[in-house]
Amino acid sequence: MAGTHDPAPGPTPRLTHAFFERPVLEVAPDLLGALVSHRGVTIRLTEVEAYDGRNDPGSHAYRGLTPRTGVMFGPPGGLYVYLSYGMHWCANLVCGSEGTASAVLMRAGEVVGGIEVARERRGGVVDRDLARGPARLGQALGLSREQNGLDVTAPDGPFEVLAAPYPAPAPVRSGPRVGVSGAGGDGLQYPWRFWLDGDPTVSAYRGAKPRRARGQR
DNA sequence: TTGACGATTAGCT
DNA sequence: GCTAATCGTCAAC
Repeated sequence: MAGTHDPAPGPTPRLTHAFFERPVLEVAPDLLGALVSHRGVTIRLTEVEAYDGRNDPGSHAYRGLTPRTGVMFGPPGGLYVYLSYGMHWCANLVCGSEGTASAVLMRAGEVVGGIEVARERRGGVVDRDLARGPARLGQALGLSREQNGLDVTAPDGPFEVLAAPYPAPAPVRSGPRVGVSGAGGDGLQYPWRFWLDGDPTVSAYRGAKPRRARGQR
């Protein structure tokens, strides 16, 4: 296939505790182009979303500390994995100082390593769709509840996050988040989604779901 | 204990 | 474009 993005010429360093300890709005755009690697698959991030714990109605941590959100309140560099809609595993990287409960959702990326493993996990979809969308990305990486709470800055940890091997080839853009109730519906706007402009693996924008009440009709 | 909902995706009209 | 699938989490009773 056309190699629009050649692999890094050499190894890149694993991102550190200090990297993730900064404010989430600084960390999120810096994660674009970074490489995440787990169980034989490496993905270059092309789209992320920031969530600001307590101040953010769209965040799982908005209502405070619960058994599920405990990882978000922990130290930066933690991996917060949650189940969406009862069937999809999605992953966040905890940011900011401990207790802030802010995190960056990894929304989409391009598989740059272990593509055959990713194809097997994703069931033969076209390569562009291997990690286009948060749940697809999680599936391509082979994530599940077991990875919740991992420290991605641990030198020998199973989940790696490596610095971008080269400057982003496309400009970083930002805009409203996807599918978050409250981000638009009630007038609140958070331009906290970041992506690489024009990248084919970036998911299509959709506003918050206007679902009508179920069990009614 | 119960009921409602969700940071989604796939499939059908 | 619209809806079902599917189950963990959380708030309320």
